[in-house]
Amino acid sequence: MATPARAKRMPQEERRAAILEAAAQVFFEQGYAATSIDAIIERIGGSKRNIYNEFGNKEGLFTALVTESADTALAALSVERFPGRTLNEILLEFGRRLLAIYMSPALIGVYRSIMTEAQRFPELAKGFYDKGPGRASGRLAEVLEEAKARGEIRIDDCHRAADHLVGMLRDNLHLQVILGLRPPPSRAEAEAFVASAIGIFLHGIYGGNHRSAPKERAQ
Amino acid sequence: MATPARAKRMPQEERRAAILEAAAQVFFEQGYAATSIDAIIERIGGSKRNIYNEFGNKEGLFTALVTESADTALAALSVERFPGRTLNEILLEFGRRLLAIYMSPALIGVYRSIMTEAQRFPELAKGFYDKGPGRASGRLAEVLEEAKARGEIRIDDCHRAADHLVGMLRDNLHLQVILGLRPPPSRAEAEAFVASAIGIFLHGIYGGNHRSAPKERAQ
DNA sequence: CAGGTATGGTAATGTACCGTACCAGTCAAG
DNA sequence: CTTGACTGGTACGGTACATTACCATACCTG
Repeated sequence: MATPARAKRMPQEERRAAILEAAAQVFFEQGYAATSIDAIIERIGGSKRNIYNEFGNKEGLFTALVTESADTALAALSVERFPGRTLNEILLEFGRRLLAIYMSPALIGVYRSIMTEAQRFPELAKGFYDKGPGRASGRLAEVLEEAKARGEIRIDDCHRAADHLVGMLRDNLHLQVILGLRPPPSRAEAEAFVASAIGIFLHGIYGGNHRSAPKERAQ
Repeated sequence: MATPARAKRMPQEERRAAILEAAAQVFFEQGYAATSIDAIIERIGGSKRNIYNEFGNKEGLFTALVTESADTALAALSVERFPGRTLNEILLEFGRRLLAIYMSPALIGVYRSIMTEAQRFPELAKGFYDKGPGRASGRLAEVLEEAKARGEIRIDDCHRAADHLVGMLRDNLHLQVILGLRPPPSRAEAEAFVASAIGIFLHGIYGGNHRSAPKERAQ
């Protein structure tokens, strides 16, 4: 609660969460350099000492915000298995989850800021990539390897194919949302989008009717 | 005075270019807010008056930099036709060009900064999208429409399919380069990457062997 | 060569902000 | 009630920066 009037004392954990929430709004909206500690404090009241006691300095607050936002949003990716009998169903479920994660406000915000700040916080960028797009691609590659072992699909490099699918799911749609050119897709839009991407990934635009030398050749 | 050689007077056009080049290095490396006019001037000598006379203020310099960088890098997309007899060849050529553009230092820099600054410069973000990914997708959609009219491919929504392909070509590779986690791909790597993406886009990972309800359905 | 204009170098002005210090009020324990 | 740790509010030191002002000098025009 952002009571401008004499904000009550808050327990440690609650205040930390409030700081992070306010920091997310400002950092992810304005960017790291353009964000002032005062602007964050204005949103929750209290003293700057709270921030400096809890996070040390501005960098500490930012890194904590990015890592925790990313960890929270991406937690769903790392743990669960993907149910579904056919590869088509598995990929559809995977796509739905990945798209939902990518379009979540938290991760959109992380994307917005990590791009510019990757130079200033290289380890943060690496951590984000490994836990996010990297892990997604890795998990997907495992699924594809299994299908390949079953002789279900024919691709040379499963990891590269996984990257391709992750890229398809990120797409111009994701870019438009990040740039603020359109709102995140509705559930129906997301479903149609995922179905379309998975359809092409599985069957190609030839739809299995045509044949012509694929020209695939790993470097 | 041991100045950098009392920077000689430069012609209007040359100095403007020098300012933009130096601005690109600093803005695209540090981001808009973290960049100081002094840091730009240090790289080329001269007086800050040059910048303020030519671009008005910091915002003017930044918008000029982004629009001109984007226009230059993206010019190749809008003019030329794509030679090639088969759809496969056309898409391969398209993919090579698009990847080369996306990986060019100028556009990598634009990506890095536009993400964070889209909130501050909405019209800049819109212009960038329309002239870049939007136009690429639009051009590609035309190609697909033609192929569809010839009965060569079977897809419902060519524009969405075009977005998917553009997304595949952007991919985790592009993200890694933006985040500074790896250098841009070599020519051979790029060629293999494009061939792989186009192969999947055309034939899918089933390779034309399997059939199962595509489930494609425009929203 | 004279006069004007634009430029290089630097200083000045006003503002914003990080990080810290201080003080008065608040909570919790004894 | 008293004590002490913590916190809200605010002010401060030091710095950096955007933008403007100033002056001496280089170039250009006549």
